[in-house]
Amino acid sequence: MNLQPLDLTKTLADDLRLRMVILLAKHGELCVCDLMSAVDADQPKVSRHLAVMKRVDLVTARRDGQWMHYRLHPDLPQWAFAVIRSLQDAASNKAPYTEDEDRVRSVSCC
Amino acid sequence: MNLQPLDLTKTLADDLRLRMVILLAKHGELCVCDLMSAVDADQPKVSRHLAVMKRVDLVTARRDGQWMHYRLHPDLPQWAFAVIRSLQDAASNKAPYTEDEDRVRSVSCC
DNA sequence: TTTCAATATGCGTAAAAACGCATATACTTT
DNA sequence: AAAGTATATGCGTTTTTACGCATATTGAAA
Repeated sequence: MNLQPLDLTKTLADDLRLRMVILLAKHGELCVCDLMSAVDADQPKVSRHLAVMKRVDLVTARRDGQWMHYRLHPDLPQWAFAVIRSLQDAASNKAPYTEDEDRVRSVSCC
Repeated sequence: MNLQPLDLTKTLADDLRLRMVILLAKHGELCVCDLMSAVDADQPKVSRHLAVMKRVDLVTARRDGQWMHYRLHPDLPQWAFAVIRSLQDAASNKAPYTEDEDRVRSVSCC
């Protein structure tokens, strides 16, 4: 785990990735299909962005049969969690984050 | 002031801008020449990046004769300050941020 | 008003990042 | 083993962003 400040800001500097991180921060663990529904994006796109986040150890993946479950990396440094928590605060009453939240709640794919 | 979460992450997703924001967070107000020395970059580059930050209201500028003094926008939402503070924490013992700090302390251009 | 110093910006180029689409991989079920 | 489902990735293209350099602007001083 050697996440640098710039790694985090660059990784969060994309609409889909930021939205997915905020979802993961709230829900702990989500599978790819949940995330697809929540952010309303196609599968390759979601996988691609998850791979970007995994490469810098922002998230970890757990296989469960044919499904992959992603969550924030549990060993993230405190400051990284703090950054994410603040962004989550900001998102709590704004589009498109509230819509993502609505959608993720209305689906359970696996 | 209508800074969105994604505006902040995108603006901080650049090496020079992140370093300058961290300097501004610590020192309150710095002129362009101070920033040039601190981050060891040429003038157009620093001005360009400051313009990017100003466009999203991350910073404000104050003219003082021929010098421009920049600081974090005082009306930033709490969550934005919180994000910056956490990044500042992360930077406090890491390169290149400590070097920037050393350099900014050893100069007073205006 | 000419000159100088500090800062900003126009513009073409280069580099980086995201996209779209097809296809590969991994696992499950039959 | 074959077919189906979920996920990942190779690859060429487009979009975005940063860069470099020259030049414009603004204020100070001579």
